[in-house]
Amino acid sequence: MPRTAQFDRNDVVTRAQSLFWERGWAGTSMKDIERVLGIQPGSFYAAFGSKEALYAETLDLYAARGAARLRALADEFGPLGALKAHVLSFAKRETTDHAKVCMLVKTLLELQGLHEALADKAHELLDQVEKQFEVLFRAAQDADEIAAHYDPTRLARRYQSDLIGLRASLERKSVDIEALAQEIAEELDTLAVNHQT
Amino acid sequence: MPRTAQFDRNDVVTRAQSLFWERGWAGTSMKDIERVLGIQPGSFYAAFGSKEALYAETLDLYAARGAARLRALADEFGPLGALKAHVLSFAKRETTDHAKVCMLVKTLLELQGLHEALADKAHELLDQVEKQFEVLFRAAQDADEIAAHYDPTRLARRYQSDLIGLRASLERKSVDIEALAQEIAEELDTLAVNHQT
DNA sequence: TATATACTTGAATGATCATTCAAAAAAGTG
DNA sequence: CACTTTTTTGAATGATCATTCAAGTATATA
Repeated sequence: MPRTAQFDRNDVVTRAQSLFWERGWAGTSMKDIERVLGIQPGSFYAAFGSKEALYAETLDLYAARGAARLRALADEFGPLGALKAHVLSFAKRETTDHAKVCMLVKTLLELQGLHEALADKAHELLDQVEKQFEVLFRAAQDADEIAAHYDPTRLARRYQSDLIGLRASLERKSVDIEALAQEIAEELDTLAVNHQT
Repeated sequence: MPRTAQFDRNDVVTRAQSLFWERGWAGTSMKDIERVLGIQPGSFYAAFGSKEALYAETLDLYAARGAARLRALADEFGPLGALKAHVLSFAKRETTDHAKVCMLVKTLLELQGLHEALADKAHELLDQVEKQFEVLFRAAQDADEIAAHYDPTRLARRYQSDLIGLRASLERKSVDIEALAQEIAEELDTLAVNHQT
């Protein structure tokens, strides 16, 4: 009986995610959203409820895609190889769609203290990402790729911090991102069982 | 002949800097500024010209204070000691006024693509900071504190990235910042002339 | 083909945004 | 004490903000 929706929700959320990622929460107006998504106010609010609800949905999408990408790398290269490949995947400016500052970090920095609901969501998702890193470090130990005496929790914390620094540096001009990524990736080799300096 | 100004400009800019640092560009309204600085629109625009001009002034103040703090550390601890102390100075949440994400990075992430003038200013100041790091690394080499074969430009770039990651992590709950800072600081020891793993 | 049930349109809403400006107030100088 | 110069006050401005809603439109089923 009903009239069917005119747009593909997945496609719309994906485009919204790019928009929010690039321009931030305050930098993206409802007018921007209407223009880029090709949806008018009434339809938008019927479908998504609010700007906040859409933003939350894009955060989930962002995190899910990141997790999937990392899982794919683990399948292809094994745990340590995936961690290295993941770092290097941010090395090329412009070429990859994800080679920008982490959207979760950007959200945290903008909305902490201003919009607790969205900031808390970013917190949770960042913690989940770190858990995934920790699992990979542990798997790398089980596979004897890195020495057993390291604490996977510490390694994941440091890896996350390094990645945040690297990806924030992507927003800077005048930084040789490839060299920086290479350096961080190589440091993972020093964790190997039989590494010598 | 003239009436004298009612407020101390230095004090006002300092308070504005804290405000912008904490709440960001879009998150700080003129009403916030009027309330916190105790100045009304007419006075404000007579004294500062625009919200943008005040923000630019706070960026300069922020950078100048950061540079001064690092110089003081160098006087006290020498080049390598300063670089280590600088990292560790961010270890304690809340206790130090500067223990937050770098204001220049936060500015860059928020305003890149939205407000090029301010974003470019943040770029420039970040480059200056990195130069200061580079000078310290070079001095550390001259003082035989770190091995001569390292490239100070590379070291400064990596150090800056590490610091950005560390300081962004200060905004996260559930991260042991002291442990992270300790780890990054200790890594500087591995650059020593006679270091062994 | 009629009807029920959604979705879409787009003007209107009231809040808040940064900024302006004319009038009032203050203070150093003659 | 008067005059000149500057600062301060605060209401007004017009733009833009997210959101609402009544009216119109399309479609799947009966």
